[in-house]
Amino acid sequence: MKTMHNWSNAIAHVDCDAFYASCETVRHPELEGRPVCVLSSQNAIVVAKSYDAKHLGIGTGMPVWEARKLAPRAVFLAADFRYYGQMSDKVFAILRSYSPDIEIYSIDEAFMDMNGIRLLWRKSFCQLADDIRMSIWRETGITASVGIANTRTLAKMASESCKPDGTMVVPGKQIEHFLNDLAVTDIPGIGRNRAALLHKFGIRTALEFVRLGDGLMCRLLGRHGMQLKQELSGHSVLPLLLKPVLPKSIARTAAMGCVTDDRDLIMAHVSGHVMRLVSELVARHLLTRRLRLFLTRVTFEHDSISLPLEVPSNSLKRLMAAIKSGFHSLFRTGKQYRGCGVVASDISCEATTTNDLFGLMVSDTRQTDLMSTVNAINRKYGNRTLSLAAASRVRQKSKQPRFFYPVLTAH
DNA sequence: TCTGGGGTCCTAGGACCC
DNA sequence: TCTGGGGTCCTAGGACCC
Repeated sequence: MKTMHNWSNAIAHVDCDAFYASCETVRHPELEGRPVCVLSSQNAIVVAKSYDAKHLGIGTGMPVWEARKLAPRAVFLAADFRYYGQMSDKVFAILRSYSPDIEIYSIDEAFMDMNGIRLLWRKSFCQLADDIRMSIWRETGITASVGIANTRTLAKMASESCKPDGTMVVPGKQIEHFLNDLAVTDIPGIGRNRAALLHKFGIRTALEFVRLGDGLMCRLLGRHGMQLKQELSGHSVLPLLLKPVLPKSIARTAAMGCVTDDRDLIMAHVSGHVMRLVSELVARHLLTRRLRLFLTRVTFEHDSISLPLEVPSNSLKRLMAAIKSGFHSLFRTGKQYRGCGVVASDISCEATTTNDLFGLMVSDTRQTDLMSTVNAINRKYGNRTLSLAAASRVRQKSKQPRFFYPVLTAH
C-alpha cells in the first residue's frame, strides 16, 4: 500500500471551467467547437466566455461590439441565470456526495473539507480530485478543475493553476515550489492596486510575498496581508463557512439602457427593482430593516438616500411606500440619469424575527403570502408573468409581456 | 475597454451621547 | 467652559471577488 502524506488540514477547491459558456454548450451541443460568449442583461458586455473565445482575445467586461469585431464567428447569447443556477445545484449535490462539509463560494465554485475523506473512500487526494471531476463531467457535461492543499487560499490557487479540466494537489512540502512559479497577482485578494504597491517593494512572486517580514507586510497590507501570508504558508486561518449565513445586503440594480431625466420612466425602473427585491426576500424568507435607493448620474456618480423602515419587512406595499418617499427627495428635475437601484440591508430571518408590539408586522403577513403566490406563478410560467403595474412603462418599452401586480391579471 | 450586476470587508470621519 | 475619553451609529469611499 502506498504511504499517504501526513496532512494537518486538507481543503479542496472545485471550480467549474468557463461555467456559463459550458452550460450553454451542454444545452446547445451544436455550439461545440464554436466560441461562445454570454452577455449581460442589456446585452452590452460579455460576462462570460468559452476558452475558444478567450483565445481569440475576448475578455470579461468587453463591450459586445468589440467582441464581435474580434470573433465574427462567435455565438453571442443572453444570460439565463435560472438555468445556470440549476446546473450549479447539480454540481454541488455531487460534491456533497463526496464530503458533507462544503462551502458554496459562488455559482460555480465551492470549497470542501477533505479531512478524513481519504479514509472514507480509501483513495489518495489526487484520485479523489480526479473522481470528483469525472463525476461532474459525467452527470452535467461540464468540466471542472480541482485543487487540494492545506488552506483554502492555496487550494483556490491550485485549482486556478491547473485550469481547465485539471487536478492539482499541493502537499505542505511542495508549497514553496508551487508559489515560486506564481505571481502576486495570482493570490486571491491581491488585485491591481495591492499588486502595484507590492511591486514598488520588489515583491513579484507569491514566494517573495510569503517571505515578506511581518512588519512590512502589516504596514503594506494590514491584517488582510498577514492573513494571506499565513494561508500561503500552509497555516489555515480562514476556515470554511459550512453553515449558510444571512446576507449583509441584497441589491437589485441596473442601467436603464438610456440616459433620461423622465421622472416617471425612472420611477418605473425603480419600481421594477423593488418588485424583484421583494420577490427575492420573500422567496428566501428574509426581512429588511433598511433600504437604500440610488440613482446613477451620466457621470456614473451615485446619488443615494438611506431609508430605515419602522419594522423588519418584506412587504411590497411597505417597501414601495418607503422608496416612493425616498425617490421624491432624491430625484432632481432636469438632472440626467442612466441607472438606478435598491439595496436592502439589516437583513433578518422571518422565522427568528420577533413580532413588534403594534402588530405592524402582522399586517405585512398577507402581503408576504401574496408575494409567495406571485413567485410561485412566475416560477411556473416564466419570470415576468406577473409584475408591478408601476413598472409597466419599462415593460412596454422592451416589448415584454405586461402582466401586472397587484392587479393580478393573468395572460 | 468608456461602463454589468451582485456581493464582501475595511477605514476614516462626523454626529451624537454619556 | 477652551477642554476628555469612549462608545455607537452612519456614510462615503476604496479594494477586491465572481
